[in-house]
Amino acid sequence: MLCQGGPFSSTIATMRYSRLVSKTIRETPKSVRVPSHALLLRGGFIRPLSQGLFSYLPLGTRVVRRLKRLIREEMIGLGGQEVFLPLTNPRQIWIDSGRDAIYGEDMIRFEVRSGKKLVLAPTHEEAMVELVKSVVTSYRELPVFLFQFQTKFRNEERPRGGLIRTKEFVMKDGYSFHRSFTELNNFFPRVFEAYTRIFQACRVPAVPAESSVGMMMGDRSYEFLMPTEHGDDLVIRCAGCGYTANADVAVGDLDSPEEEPGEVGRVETGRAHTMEQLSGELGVPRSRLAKTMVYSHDDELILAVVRGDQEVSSEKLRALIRRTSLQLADRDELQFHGILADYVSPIGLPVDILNLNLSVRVIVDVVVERTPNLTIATNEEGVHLTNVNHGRDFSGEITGDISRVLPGARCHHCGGELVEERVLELGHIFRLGDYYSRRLKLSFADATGRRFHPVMGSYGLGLGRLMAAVAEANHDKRGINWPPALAPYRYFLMAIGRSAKLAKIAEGIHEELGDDVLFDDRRVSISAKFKDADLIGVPYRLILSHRTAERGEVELLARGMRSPRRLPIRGIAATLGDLAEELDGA
RNA sequence: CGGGCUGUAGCGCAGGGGUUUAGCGUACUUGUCUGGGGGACAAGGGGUCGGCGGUUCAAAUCCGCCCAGCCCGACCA
Repeated sequence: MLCQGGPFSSTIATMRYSRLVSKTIRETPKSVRVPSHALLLRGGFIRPLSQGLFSYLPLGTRVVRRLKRLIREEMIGLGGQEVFLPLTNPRQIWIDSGRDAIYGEDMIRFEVRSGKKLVLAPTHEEAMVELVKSVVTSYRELPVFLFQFQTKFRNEERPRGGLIRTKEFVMKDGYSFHRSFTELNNFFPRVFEAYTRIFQACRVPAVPAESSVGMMMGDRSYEFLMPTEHGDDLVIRCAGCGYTANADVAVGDLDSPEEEPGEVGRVETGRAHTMEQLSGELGVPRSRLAKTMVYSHDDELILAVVRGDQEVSSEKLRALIRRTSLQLADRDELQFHGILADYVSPIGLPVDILNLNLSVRVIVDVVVERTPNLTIATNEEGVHLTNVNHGRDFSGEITGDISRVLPGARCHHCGGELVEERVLELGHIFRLGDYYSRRLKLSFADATGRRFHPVMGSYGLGLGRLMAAVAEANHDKRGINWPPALAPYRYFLMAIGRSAKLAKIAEGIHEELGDDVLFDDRRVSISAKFKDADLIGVPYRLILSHRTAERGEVELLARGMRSPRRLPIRGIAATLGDLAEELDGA
């Protein structure tokens, strides 16, 4: 017992505002730009500790708890079992999976006293495989689906927007292990549906999109995205058929002119350094120019040729040539290899680079292949060639779709117009295949005695960011309008006036409703209570006044609703329980 | 990592060409009155003026360095 009779003595889970560790803020700090950030801060849900690091106050913690409950139910519905893995991982498993080399500075590496090398895990595929290795011993135990709520640390270059991008965040991450691709493919859509239900319950308009797998490996992934100008991802969408894909991997169609190939010519191109300058100088549209971007990967140089009005998608290029990471070469690197950055081209490559212990690969975009009579550089300063045609004048080792879809392209599926849209990534689900189980040596003997590596899926969902998205999608000028499933408290109870009689009635209601109610017992004006109730975003307000109390009634007012509803004080908990469905359905 | 902007009370801001006690609104404390949308009056408390160093008899103010926060950008040859 902490103390007797003091503020800590209550044994019932109730909360009076005067005891709540929280503070609403009337003015938005000027450094705050994003609405969800402003509202969560002003409502007393979070406080910054440092750049990209936030503490959750009691109200914020309660919202997170509800989010977890909602997500947990869905995961259990999928047959998931909750586990809890360490935040830190031995670096060795990351080296074994090959991702230590791929993850850059986003992953914090450090040593503990014994000299052992650890990392702060930015995600948990490796550790999860290790766990499964140690407990699952037979293929007959598969499939297995494990999930956890665990902190991730990613040393983000630039945290921003409050909870939208933080260095440290809690994620629900799930991992499934299957006997076959077929089994994974049967499971995958069920996760997809569970995610859809979660976002619906959160009243967040999330749209699924095809995405790039990035550093996660695997062959296919889907993101769940919420359109918002405060997001930091881009998708390409088709208004016609609804096609949606991350801009890194989106596909689209582009017109190319029909022309007979002309005779190759040579033009002086002075000081033009960019496609735009070149286009201006020559009076040729950018779509009739070609440019070459140089990527490096170990001891390979990759020359990616796209049309002058296009940009290389390093994601598409990476996938096409099956490399795990790909870096655009910087100018120093080009200089080192004797390449003129502004005039790099698959044509006229310097002989000495071809002789080096370096493999030089030329990858050509399909649009370049189709576009006749292009103007292209030739590794010679100030000179370009005209009427260059792929196949006749140069060719690549591989031809494929390696350019980004830019606004103006047409939908590959319906011919509609493709547009760019800014979005916030809320969840990401991956079909991983056997990359991790193979690398980390997780295998079982199947029914025929043959060893196989389980096929994996992984499923992420960021809680803080989801909370921000809910606030972003459900607010007005007054504050957040929490969906009842997530609200920190379901009822906000207040009495008008200070009479002892009303106070006593309020206490009674307070105890009867228990943990569902936040009782505003402060001696502040009624209007201040209204404002705070709005800002915090409690869905339902219970108002006691002399007028109604005399008749044994209390007013119920849903957030944003004009006229109150009168309910008998006697048996209020039961009455509200009966009304729940009707109220929440609105 | 590069560029820009900003640091004065919890928050929002003023002062800033060098001068004695650094101010306003709000928030906070106490009291009285009030009470259906941040109420009124009165009395209070709270500051190493981001940090360090320099110039000076004297620095929030001038100079230098550093730090922090926010915003933008990060290579398309």
